[in-house]
Amino acid sequence: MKYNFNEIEAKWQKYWRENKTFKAENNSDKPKYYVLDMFPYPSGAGLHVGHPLGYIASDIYSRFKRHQGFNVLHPMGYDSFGLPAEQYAIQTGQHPAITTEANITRYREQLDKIGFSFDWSREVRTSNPDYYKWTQWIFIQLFNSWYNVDADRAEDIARLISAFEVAGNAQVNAVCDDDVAVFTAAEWNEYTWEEKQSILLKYRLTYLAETEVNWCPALGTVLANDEIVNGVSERGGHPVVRKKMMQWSMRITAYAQRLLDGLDRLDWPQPLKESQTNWIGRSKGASVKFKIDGHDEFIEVFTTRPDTIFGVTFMTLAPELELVKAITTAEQKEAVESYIEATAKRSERDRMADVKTISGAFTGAYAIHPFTEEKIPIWIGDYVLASYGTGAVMAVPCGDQRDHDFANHFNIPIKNIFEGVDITEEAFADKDNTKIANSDFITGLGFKEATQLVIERLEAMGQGEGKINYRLRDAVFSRQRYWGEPFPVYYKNGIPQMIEAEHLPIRLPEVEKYLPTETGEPPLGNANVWAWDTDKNEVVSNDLIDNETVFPLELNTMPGWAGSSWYFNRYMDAINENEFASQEALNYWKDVDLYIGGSEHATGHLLYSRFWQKFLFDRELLPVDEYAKKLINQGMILGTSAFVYRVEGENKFVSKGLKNNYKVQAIHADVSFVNASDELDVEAFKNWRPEFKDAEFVYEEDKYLVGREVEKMSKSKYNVVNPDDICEEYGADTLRLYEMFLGPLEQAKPWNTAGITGVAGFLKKLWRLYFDDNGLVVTDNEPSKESLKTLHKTIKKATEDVANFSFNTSVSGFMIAVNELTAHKCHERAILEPLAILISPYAPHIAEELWASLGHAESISTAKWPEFDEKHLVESSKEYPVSFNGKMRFKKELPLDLTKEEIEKVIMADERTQKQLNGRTPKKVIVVPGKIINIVG
RNA sequence: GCUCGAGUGGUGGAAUUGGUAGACACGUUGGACUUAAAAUCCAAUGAACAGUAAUGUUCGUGCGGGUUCAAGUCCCGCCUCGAGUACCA
Repeated sequence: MKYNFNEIEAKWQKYWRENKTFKAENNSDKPKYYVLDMFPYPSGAGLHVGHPLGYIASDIYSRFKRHQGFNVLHPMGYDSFGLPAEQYAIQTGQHPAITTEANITRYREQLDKIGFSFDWSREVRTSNPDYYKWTQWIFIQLFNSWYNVDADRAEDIARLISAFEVAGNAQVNAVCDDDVAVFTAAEWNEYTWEEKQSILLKYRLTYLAETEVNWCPALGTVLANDEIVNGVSERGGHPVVRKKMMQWSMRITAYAQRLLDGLDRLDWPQPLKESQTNWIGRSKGASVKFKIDGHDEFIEVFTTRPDTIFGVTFMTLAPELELVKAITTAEQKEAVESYIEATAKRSERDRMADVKTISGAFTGAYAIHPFTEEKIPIWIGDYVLASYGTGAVMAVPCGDQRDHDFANHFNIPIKNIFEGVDITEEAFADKDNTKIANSDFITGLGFKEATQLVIERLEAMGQGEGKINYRLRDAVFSRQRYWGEPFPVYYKNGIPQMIEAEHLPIRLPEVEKYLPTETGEPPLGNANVWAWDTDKNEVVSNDLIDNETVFPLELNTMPGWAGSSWYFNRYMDAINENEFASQEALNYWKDVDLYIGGSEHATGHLLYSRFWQKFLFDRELLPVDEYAKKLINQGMILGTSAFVYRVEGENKFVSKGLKNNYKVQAIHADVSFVNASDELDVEAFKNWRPEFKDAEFVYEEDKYLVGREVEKMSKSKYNVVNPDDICEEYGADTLRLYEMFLGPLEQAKPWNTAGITGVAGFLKKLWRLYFDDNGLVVTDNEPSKESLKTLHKTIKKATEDVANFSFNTSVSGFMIAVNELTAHKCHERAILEPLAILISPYAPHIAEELWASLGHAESISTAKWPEFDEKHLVESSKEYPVSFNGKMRFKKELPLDLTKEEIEKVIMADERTQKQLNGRTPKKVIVVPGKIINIVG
């Protein structure tokens, strides 16, 4: 019987579907295990061989855990809101929902062909109203919460309101906007409803605020940083300006410290944890208030070096700061204004790219040094960022290189406050070797003591305090797009109001155009039926807006990360209509045991989702505050592009080896035209495009050879390899094994089908242990000692390798096992039955077929994992490598029960030893029993 | 610039606590089967030198040092590539 993979794979995929083999139960006596993949965005291009790499690894792990007796949750779904579908809608008018549906269907077909053990009954799609209903619901929970710093957790906003009613806000320790005024209980109770609402908005965990965005007037839309190239829009090349817009933000900064602390408890890759740590960017220092000469305002700065306060010779403010206009003197007005204007025109990219140019302007105003009371000039400069800290720095040119450069450029004095350090050429920033000089009460002290003392004095004066600052900023949550979750928000006198949870979901309205409106409003501004009727509790026509009972709805939609920030919890109870997930399900599954995905999500999805998890935990909606115990990053699979060489100005192509004789252009050829030896199928290439039809080809040794280069796998580079084609030609089991065999899971690696025949051959060889041309050849005979040894060696290796996620080495292990068993002519059931189980997580279709052929009626998927027995591996002798001065010269088989002395005696007596020594007497003989013998001398 | 990761045959890669470098696979070469090809099977295959050969010697894990009986593995100093990040006060 031949191994017919197409037939076998179709058969078992059908079986699994019909028998719901991989459906996970929410009640089970078995221990739970939750294996999660980062869900994909269903793009129009379909899957290529790079996508399934992580899915194959997680599938192997899931299947392994099932063999070990776990109740495994292994779900899949789609992050189905997103820009490409919207872009396509703008171009074609096709509703994004239709495009998305078609893409999902294609993804599903492709995924099914690879034989994944997903529980599809739990599929989620972020663009499905049954799902985004709960995304909207979580948004409402965030709106109705504030962060109590004393309790270090989020609490119901109602508690904050009662606190205000009783004692005002002076005693409240909350994370909130900076500009909250102090009020008493009496004042609070006197405020109008609107006043109360606008104060509460400064405390809510999601809030409206003016945020700077990249606005492109010509496109009428906001652009992401990577949609801007050289200060103009990538599409169309229109100018982009920075503009303030009222947008929803998430108060993620309230969780900065907990997000940082939580990392210690997570088994995540170190580089990923580090990038989150850097992103959060905690720094310890002090905030210092400087009085401004002749003004009532203060300049508040954050500094990590309070010990250098006597080295301050100027202040620098970010040009965007409101304060700048207020303090600028008449003489400096013109210079300052033109500088501010120039800065506004420069995009953040420009400012970033151009670090060398030093620019700034003097405001004419002076700050007063808190200790010396000296007058310090106040400058503005675009090296100070409005969005970090307070947007102001106390400039210490002797201790900070940027301040040093700025001072030199504008001839501002530099004061040296370090003992024994020359600062004429560059600043001295070494905290550890600092000894402060010329600094009044801290002269002679080191960094630590001086810092401590300065903070104490500032606190006593009411002009500063110790402070911890974070780089992390609150996350903007509004998008001026169509294809995203609508906010459950309407506006009453400009005050945002949440729609009651029972009326969710608020469905995306139909629009005629997916572009922004002519007045520059987001696409939802095109909807005619987009108003909220507070009597009927439904979405009604805009004509009915009276601002009495019918109000306009929010026009922005939520960003891509909204739906992906909690989907892993939804999988636990995916079709619950009454809750985002039941407490029973949440308490049973609790968290993800293994999460596999790309490292590109390190500071986006993986940070936001931890934030939401902690928030929902605080509000007692979830049992744990970190959702993924272990995370693994899979490496990218790269494409191997193929190039042909066209002689410039001619329709003539020369083979790779001849290209240096001509002036040629390299042109991408589709990799499907090229075989494993880099030979081009010239006919196929000619038929590819009309302009190649009559091309001339110059061969070397009767062949046309292409050049190869490793690049990112992409449609535009014609190096995409489709998994369907591989499944068709070699089978899904071969694809799965080969993707694992390519190398370590975490490493990036080029895709090259050259080696796939080796894996395909392995499966054929495996099959032949069970079948010959006439049928099953498995016997119930006693297996040989050698075969038992092979089996148990393989059990050990397979079990260890899966535990270490070293799937490439386990595949080699299987190859070795099959090679050995073939050599032993092994056909015994006692060997072949456990072998099928070992291989089943990797090549599940063939394993099911072999299992069924051995007479089992049940699927192999829950068969018990074979147990390793040491006794089959016990050896009585060892072939010792014998080294001379560390170089292995020969081997000698010796019994393992010999003592060191006995081994030495036998080895010294060996004639090969004497030959090596050539008459010399060894200085030393090292014997490590069971390992090695080394003779020195 | 900073942070992290990685450099091993023609190729993908393996190597436990420092203990036989190159497992496994591809490719290549030779052979068997075949009218032929494909498929399959068998053998050889890090490099250099010597030898008809068995075999032997030397070199060899990015580079230069060091520790050790023994280093791909540990330590010090570099180089190259990749990823992330960026005027963070």
